[in-house]
This record gives sequence, C-alpha cells and structure tokens, in this order.
Amino acid sequence: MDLLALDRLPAQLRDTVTVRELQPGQILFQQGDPVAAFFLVAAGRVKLVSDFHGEAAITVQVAGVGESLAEVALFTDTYPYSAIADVRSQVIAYPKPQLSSALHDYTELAEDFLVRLVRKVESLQLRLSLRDVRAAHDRVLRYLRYLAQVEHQPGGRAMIQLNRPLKEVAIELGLTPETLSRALARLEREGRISRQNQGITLRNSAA
Amino acid sequence: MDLLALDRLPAQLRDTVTVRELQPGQILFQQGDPVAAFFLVAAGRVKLVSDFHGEAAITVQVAGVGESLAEVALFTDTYPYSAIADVRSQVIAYPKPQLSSALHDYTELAEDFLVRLVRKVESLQLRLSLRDVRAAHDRVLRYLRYLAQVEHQPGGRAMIQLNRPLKEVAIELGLTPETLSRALARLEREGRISRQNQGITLRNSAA
DNA sequence: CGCATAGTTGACTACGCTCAACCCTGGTGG
DNA sequence: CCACCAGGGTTGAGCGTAGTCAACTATGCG
Repeated sequence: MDLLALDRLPAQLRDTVTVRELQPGQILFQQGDPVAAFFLVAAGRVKLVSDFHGEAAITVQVAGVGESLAEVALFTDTYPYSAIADVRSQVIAYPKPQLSSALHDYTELAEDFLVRLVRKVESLQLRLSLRDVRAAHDRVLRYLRYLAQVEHQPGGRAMIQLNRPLKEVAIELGLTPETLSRALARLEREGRISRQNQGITLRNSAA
Repeated sequence: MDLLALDRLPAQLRDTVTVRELQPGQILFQQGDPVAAFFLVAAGRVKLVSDFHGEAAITVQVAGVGESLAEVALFTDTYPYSAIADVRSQVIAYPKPQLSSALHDYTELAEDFLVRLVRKVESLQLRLSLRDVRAAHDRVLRYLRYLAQVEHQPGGRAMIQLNRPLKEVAIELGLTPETLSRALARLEREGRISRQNQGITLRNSAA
C-alpha cells in the first residue's frame, strides 16, 4: 500500500509533506496541542496514549508502518491523544490545512483515504469482536482462522506465517504471552493446529 | 446527524435509495451473498455476525440508528458477514454501483462518508482500548469519564445520563450485567461516583 | 563466553463469570 | 384495589480461567 498515494499526490500538497525522525520515547505531539499536521508512520512504531486525568495512561493505538495516526485530528482543533515513538521511527507529516483542502479538491486522494479508513474499521471490528470470546484457545483459533482467510481464499487448511514476536500477537489479542503460549500448546495438543518454526498450519475442523 | 447527507444527495443517487422494513430475526443479507447495496440503519438495531466455520457465530457489530452496516462491502464482491435484524428495524438501502460512482463524483458526499468513518474508528479504538483495562470498576470509570468528556467539555465533574439499560452498557464494555452492577456499586461506595435514578455524576478525583 | 530477549512451563492468586435468589418497578387483569 | 407477572437490577456463593511471578530453556549477538 502506497502511503496515501504519495506518488500521485497533487503537487501543492506533496511539496508541503515532510518526514520527521523520532527517537524512542520522543513525543510527536501531546494531548491538547493544536493540530498542525496529520501523520503517517513510515518506519518504526508510534504509540497513541490518552493520559487524560492523571491516572495511568491508556494506550489507544499502536500504529505500525503504513498506518495513520489519529484520524480525528483532521476534524478537531487539538490532539485528543499524545503520540510517542515506541522505537526509532519515521513519520510523514501532512500539514493539516493543505491535506484538508487536497482531500476536498482531489477525489482520488479522498478515495484512497476512504479505503484506508474502511480497512481500519474492519480490522478494529474484528479485534474487538474477538475480545468477546472468552476462552483463550478459542480466541486464538479464531484469530488464526481470520489470518488464514485473508491470506488464502479457501476456507480449509492453510499455512500462516506470523513474522512478529508472539508477544505482540498476545497483546493484540488481549492476552499475556504466557497465556498465548499455553493456548497454542493446547491447540496443538488437540490437533487443531501444528507448528513448525515460525509457521502455523490449521487443520480444517469445520463442523 | 443526517444520514449520509440524504437531503443533499445528488438526484441520480437519491432516486435509487429505498427503505426496507425488517422484522426481528429477519436476514438482511447473508455472508457470501453478492453485494447489491450498502445499508444504513434508520430505526431499530441490526446485528452483524460472522458464522464462517460452522462454529458458534461471532457478533462483529451491532449497528444502532444512524450507523452504517458493513463498510467493507463497498470494496468486496460478497458480504463478509450476515446481517440480521435484532428488533423491528428500518434500513436505508443505497445500491452499490450508484453509491460508488456518487462517492467518486461528489466530494461533499465523500467527505460526509469520511467523517462517518473517522468517528467510527474513533469509537472502535476507544472501546478496544477499554478492553485492555482489566479491573471492571476501573474500566467502567474510564468509560464514564469518556462519556462525560464527549458531552461536556470540562474535565471535572459531570452528569451523565445513560438512557439505555445497563445490560447493553455491560455488553459494550465486555462485562456481564452482574459485574457491571457490582462495579458501579463499588465506585459509589468509594465515592468516585454517585447515582440518582438514571443519572450518574462523576466526582473529580484527578491526580 | 556472557548477556539479553523470546518462548515455555509451573504454582498460586484473583477476578469475572455462572447460577440462583431476591428486590423493585410498571403493567395487566380480576 | 389488590394479585399477579415480567423485566431490569442487585446481591450472594462457588468455580474456572487468565493473570502474575518465577524458574528454566533456547536462540541470537556482542
């Protein structure tokens, strides 16, 4: 996915785009700051946290490569969250006024943006609905099935490569690494999946 | 919120829009069906379920009044979920081809759509991040604070009216009604909130 | 070789779910 | 007017499962 159709960007916008380098822990913007720009993560990982009442901050989003950061900011005067680089990262900054008017003027850009958002809604809905299945092994199985489905069309057996550490997967699923590990072990013991190195293959057990 | 700027819809689209009445349990579309139209809930409540492998179905979304139903359908050939009316409902149907081309041709429409999606992403992210706070009373408190924030600007004390039954709130928070009840009781006992009838007021306890 | 990190396994704890009883309100009908 | 019922909400008791803390292994890197 090209980043907001960067290559086909109208010149008036493209010329205002800048790239910023972030060190781990560096703050990109802070909750309450006036919105100057809209950001896309080009490298690394940026966390969005809401620390609003002095209580323990809550992580609203961790944006990976290619993800946009706080879409609401396009429609608010101040950032509703703070953004902090998790690791060394690069972000692309689109000045808000220019981006806004470009979205208005160029349908292609607006459509790209729309597609991004729809995908995001999709993924968020999936993740949220997964949280409703309580049993860890069940949740994990459904997640794997989902991954298999998006990568290979057939509903049957499939091989999945999860390249990122299990730790991250665990967090995404709302589990601890230990619980995920146990869940995977159990699924394997029950013969619903098998693991080799990084890969997981599902055995079809459709009812 | 007007429904996709219905009043300002280009005539070519507006004339193709229809309203459908659904009885409780009636199926609006089924997973795998070719996408004919895009829907908006005008009255009632429609559930989106994914029943893909014969296993227990999983509810992906419950769309209330004013919400759009399965935005991905705009970009897929078949519906990825099934939609079932929860209660007696009315939906507005936008034929997909007309809506697609209208989104392309009319920036105003595209922008409306974009705003909808951004809001949705926002709300989904909030709900998802709430699930990460484990302690029920904490989760509830944060939720209440969020509600207070969107209704009244000041960060301090606020009065919230939750008009819908606690049962629903509980589900949205990923809790059972019993647990929610206990959580509210506890918060009240601790003096962080107080309840009168339907209303809840937060006592500011910022650190 | 030593260190850091990911992953696994074990033992214990804690918290939310389940099931059940109970209260309370509103609505209906005798 | 009271009896009855239905539904939401609350409270109680017990259980199960995921979290926590800890130890241990394996792998990769300096």
